[in-house]
Amino acid sequence: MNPQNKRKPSNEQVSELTTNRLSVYLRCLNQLESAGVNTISSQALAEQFHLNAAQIRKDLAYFGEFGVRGVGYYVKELKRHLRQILGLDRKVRVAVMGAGNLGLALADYPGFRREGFEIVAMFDVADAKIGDESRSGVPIFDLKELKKIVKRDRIDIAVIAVPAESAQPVLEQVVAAGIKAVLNFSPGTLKQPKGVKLKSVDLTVSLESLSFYLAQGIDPEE
Amino acid sequence: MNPQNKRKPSNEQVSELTTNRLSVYLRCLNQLESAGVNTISSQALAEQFHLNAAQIRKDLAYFGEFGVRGVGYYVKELKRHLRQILGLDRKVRVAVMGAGNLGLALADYPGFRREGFEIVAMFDVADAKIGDESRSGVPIFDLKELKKIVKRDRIDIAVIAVPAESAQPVLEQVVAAGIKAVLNFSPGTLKQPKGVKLKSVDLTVSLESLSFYLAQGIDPEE
DNA sequence: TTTTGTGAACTAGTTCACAGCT
DNA sequence: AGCTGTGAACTAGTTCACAAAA
Repeated sequence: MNPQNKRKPSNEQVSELTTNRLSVYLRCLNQLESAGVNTISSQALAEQFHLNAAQIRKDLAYFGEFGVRGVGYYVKELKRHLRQILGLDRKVRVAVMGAGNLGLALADYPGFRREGFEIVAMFDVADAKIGDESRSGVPIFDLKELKKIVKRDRIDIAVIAVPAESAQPVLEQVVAAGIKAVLNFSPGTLKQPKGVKLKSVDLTVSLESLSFYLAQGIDPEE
Repeated sequence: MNPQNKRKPSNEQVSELTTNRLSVYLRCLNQLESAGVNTISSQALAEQFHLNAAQIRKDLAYFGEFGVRGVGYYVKELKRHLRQILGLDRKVRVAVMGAGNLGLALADYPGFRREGFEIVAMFDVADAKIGDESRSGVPIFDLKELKKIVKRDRIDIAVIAVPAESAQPVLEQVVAAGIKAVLNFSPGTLKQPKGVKLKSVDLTVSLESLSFYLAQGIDPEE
């Protein structure tokens, strides 16, 4: 009905599972575009990438009527819509907190740069690291300069890759500096600051979940 | 009723959300133990770590009757049970596929070692890297030796940290080498091999999900 | 009295199945 | 004919609320 300015009904909350899938769809479309495909049905998309057709349609329909009945979706057009929905139609600036092994690896991670993200700064407290830069040239600043650099470089997202015990204070400094979205790699529970989106990737939990599978899966019975 | 040999009813499937939480509970218990706490109620545990008391009880009750009514759970005892359920009562051996920035960072990640995991090998195809080792001393082998080393070192879990385009073939080699649990960091959809537990952490999807929040959250209306 | 373990109620998320558009 | 968009049906996951145990 309302053609494609449907948008999020503003108060209603989109599930994280849905937004994660939008991101997956975008990547699929990138591949299809490279392969020279112009148009794709939810059915074909689902088969090719092991997804569910009804779910694709429902996810997309939530944001507008992007498809054409009898045809499917125009790859380029849908890609444009998804990029806009995901906020990737502008540069998104990212800072990495912690210039340790993991922080440096994340700062140089090629996957981030590809889709419009720009890693503009790293922060650490170790004098030896400050002033230095990552292999790909991301400068390492003193954590004390956080507020200033966040303002200056208009940083949108912070990635936390500091030791567990510093995670909570660093999160608080990041929030105090005005950052509204945080991706945390430190293990352990962080207090969810309000008005801020906090997403955590817990490597230990992931590995232990696999270990559980092995422990349970092996013996048929005993 | 059935005291604590309840175990998983063998056919029934434990949700991944549950196993992830078990891992979180274990970490909480570690902290409590260090703090010298002997006994904890689901209520107190929930409050202290921002969890839900009913959910804690339900998760635990699924594996046995670990609590004592009127008292709560004995920290040491519950910890022991959780470690056993998660298969952490023995050493779990891990290999990292790909000795790039991310692979090296993961191989040296201190969080893995802490809870019984042992990173025993890395694999790569670049001659320059083979024979070398990570900062903390994890040796880098030729990918061709995978099968041999997996057997020799009885490797349980593989972590995939190779470029996106190699992820699928590497996964297949890992599975062919007899590994039954894989943690994948490469972006993109992988074919789920059967009989193998595959868990993916997609850094790009995580960041894009945050970008979505920023894109939607900002303008009150327009 | 305190707190577990658990059915029942509820909430969220997925899939089905089909009306309606092209 | 083909495929979307979507209500309805279903499935999974969470929270409530209370009987039973210590």
